[in-house]
Amino acid sequence: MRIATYNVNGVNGRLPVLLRWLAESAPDVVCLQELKAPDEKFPEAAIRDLGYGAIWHGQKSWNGVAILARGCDPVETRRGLPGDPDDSHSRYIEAAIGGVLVGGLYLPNGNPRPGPKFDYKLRWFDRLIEHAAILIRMDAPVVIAGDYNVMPTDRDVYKPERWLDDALFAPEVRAAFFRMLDQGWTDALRTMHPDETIYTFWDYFRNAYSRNAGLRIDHLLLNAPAAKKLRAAEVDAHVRGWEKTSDHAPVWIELDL
DNA sequence: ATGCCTAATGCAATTAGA
Repeated sequence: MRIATYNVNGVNGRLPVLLRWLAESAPDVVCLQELKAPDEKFPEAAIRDLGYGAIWHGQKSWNGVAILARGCDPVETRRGLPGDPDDSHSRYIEAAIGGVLVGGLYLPNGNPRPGPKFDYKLRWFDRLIEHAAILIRMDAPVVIAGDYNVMPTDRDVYKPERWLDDALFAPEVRAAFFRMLDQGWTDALRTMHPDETIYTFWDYFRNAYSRNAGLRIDHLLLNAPAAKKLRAAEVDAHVRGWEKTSDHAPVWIELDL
């Protein structure tokens, strides 16, 4: 089973790119982030025409997450993280697909730091870790995939010294990521490529993609039953070179189930 | 230190992204 995560940066503005990538790579499961569209504007028909069932949690203008499954409908198990009934952002959705539990997330950016947005990011991360503590114990394979908006180590940033005060690289945020890993999660991409410079995002500014001035912020975290079945983890970086593309590239893993 | 670029909203210029 191939499971991908892709921050599309606008699911309607990006529809031709998304459909092209789906047709080309035919992943079994896809977590999408930054739909930037309300529920009623999710392009369900176009996605279904390619053979994908879908669930989504949209929001006007910002955020929004979805899970696609090739040849079946994801069985939704949760939308939104527990722990804050007043949280109005659409940033988490979860479903069971073919015996695997898949969580799709869009963690808050958190800039500027310090400030209320940064505080929200830390609170959201705490709620994720609380929920992940339950998921890590499941006997079934679990994958929590998405845009975590954190570069875990220096190796994941083209120029670490420029990012030290940024909300994506702040010590508190990196610490939260490692607190989550310490529950027993496996960072799939880094595990399969321990020494490589490997990025999932390149800024639209300053020809970042052609200079390979990138960040690794999109992650797939696996519980032990999933990690045991991990066979591959890659970035479809060429998609970042397409016309009218997202600033993120799709990232995927192969599980031998 | 800021803008660079891009999307959404809504029709100009602002907000947000990372």
